[in-house]
Amino acid sequence: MPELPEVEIVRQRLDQVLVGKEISEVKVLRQKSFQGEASRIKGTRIESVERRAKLIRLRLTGPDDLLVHLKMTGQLIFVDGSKKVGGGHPTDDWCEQLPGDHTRIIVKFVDQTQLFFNDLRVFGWIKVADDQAIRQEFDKYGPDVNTADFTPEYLHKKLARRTIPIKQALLIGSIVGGIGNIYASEALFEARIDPRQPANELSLQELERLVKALKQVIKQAIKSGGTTFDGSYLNADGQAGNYQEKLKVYGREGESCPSSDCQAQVEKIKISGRSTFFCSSCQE
DNA sequence: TTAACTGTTGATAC
DNA sequence: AGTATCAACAGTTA
Repeated sequence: MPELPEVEIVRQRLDQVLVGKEISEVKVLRQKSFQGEASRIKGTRIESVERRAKLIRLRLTGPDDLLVHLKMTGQLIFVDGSKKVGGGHPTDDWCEQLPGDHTRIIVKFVDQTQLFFNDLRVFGWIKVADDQAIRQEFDKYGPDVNTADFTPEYLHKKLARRTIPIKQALLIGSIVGGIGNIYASEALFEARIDPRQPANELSLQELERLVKALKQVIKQAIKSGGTTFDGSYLNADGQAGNYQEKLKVYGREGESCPSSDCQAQVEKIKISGRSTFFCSSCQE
């Protein structure tokens, strides 16, 4: 479920702990999860950890870098064996040992620390890629919502010929960078916009509310450590986030609308096959 | 038991 | 160019 906030939190932590480390070995436990030649990055060091949309880039000292997409269930968990074992289950006190059943890749460093890539559903991947390939990958995405480039005017232009529901449009990566199913519903609720409304029919004023809401929701989610359901998202230390407690509508079908003096219930509908939560009384 | 569901995105056909 | 549908995979829930 990692969306921009979750990926950003992982990035920040990895940037703290990985920079300067030299890769000693890349263990590929599941071929499908790794693309390119792992041997080519052996002996290089991590220069920095960056993010674009939901992609994480590990910048390396050699000609190639590592690019990671967590997709639905990917995790990047850093373990320093000399300290406490990471990968704890959010609902349990005991700590799960890594590698686990869903560990697909292990990046080992010369100082004996390790980075585990876990991915239950095997949609995610890590690949070796040079600067040009990564640029190409990045260029497919629209501006991240937490940047200055993401404005009401930009959205207005991009949505001009889109007749699909606004909720669906928010999930298109080439338009909006970093938004997924959870935060799309949350931001539309915050902006008081009906998720079913055709994207090209939103007024500039509505788009202003939407852009503001997206930025705000993402900021708060980062502050709260991201959203964790069923332990599928864990940060780089193997810990769950807290934003699931702050969600206003996502996953809250049948609960009363969180707006003060609204008596309606949160509804759940499908928009292009994806669950969408909203209040039909507040959002129009 | 079976079907439907789940955080993402890319390919394909119209 | 934009839209609808399906697919990748593995697990949980009705």
